[in-house]
Amino acid sequence: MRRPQLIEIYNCLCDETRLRIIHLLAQSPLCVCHLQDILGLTQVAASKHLAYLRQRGLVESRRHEQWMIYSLPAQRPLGLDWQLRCLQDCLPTHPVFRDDLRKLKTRQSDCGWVAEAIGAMPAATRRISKTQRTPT
Amino acid sequence: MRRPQLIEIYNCLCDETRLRIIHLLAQSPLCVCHLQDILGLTQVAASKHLAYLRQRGLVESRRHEQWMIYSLPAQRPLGLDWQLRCLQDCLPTHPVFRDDLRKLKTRQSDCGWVAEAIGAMPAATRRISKTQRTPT
DNA sequence: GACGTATATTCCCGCGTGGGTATATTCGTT
DNA sequence: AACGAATATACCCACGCGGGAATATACGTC
Repeated sequence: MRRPQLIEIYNCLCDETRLRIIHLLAQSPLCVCHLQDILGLTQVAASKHLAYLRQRGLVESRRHEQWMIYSLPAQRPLGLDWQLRCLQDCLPTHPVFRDDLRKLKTRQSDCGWVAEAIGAMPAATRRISKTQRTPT
Repeated sequence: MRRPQLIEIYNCLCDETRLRIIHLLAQSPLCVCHLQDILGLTQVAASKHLAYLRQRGLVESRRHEQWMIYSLPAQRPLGLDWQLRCLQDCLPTHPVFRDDLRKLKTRQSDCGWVAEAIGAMPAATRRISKTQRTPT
């Protein structure tokens, strides 16, 4: 995983959609379709922004069956760490970001297996309903 | 002075030249020609970037005789404050920014009157050599 | 192997932006 | 008033980027 320069971090965060993505991933790893859903993005938009962030080392991706799970890197560059603290301090007052977190909560029940998939949870009951797994 | 949104702050800092300007102004108020000199900018480039920062509330300007003195706003928005702390932590290792500070030191003797002009120094000996005031 | 779902990539378009040249403006000196 | 220095603005150009439509790829189910 490459180490982004501070300028690159700023370039990643200076777009609202990407800032919302980072803000969400700071809470929990998510698959693309959950991000699409929460942020109201088209598939292309979500994929492109995630590619942009991935190329610059701000997020990592891991495939789990059909899904790509995106998360913040375990080893966070210094600059990113500062930004995460800043976001925690500055964003709670913004309606957009507050609503994103609310939506995330309502989806998080569906996302247990996501956390598990990347090793954030003990691999316990790995039950995947074969039909209708897409979050809507 | 308008309060910049966090996104705007990121947009200001995601350009290297502007980041260097903010980094320098965090040390001391400066006139345009000093910034030009230290950063090796054309007059237009310096003026444009400063206008960009001014319109978004990240810097303030004040005229002192023929010079425009730029400085960080006295009342710093929360997001900017976080960034200044981040810069202090992240930038010292970068040669470009370290050299900027070095150059700033060599010019700071010329800049006493600048600080004074904006009230940062006691208005003591206000001596301006009538000839050759331009920093080269 | 056919099909559906999830995701990535390619191509096209419109816009904002950084850089440069030229010009305008403001202030101080004479 | 004339001039120079310091700064800002207008105009033009090239480029990166965000958005959309279409297509490609990978995985799972049957």
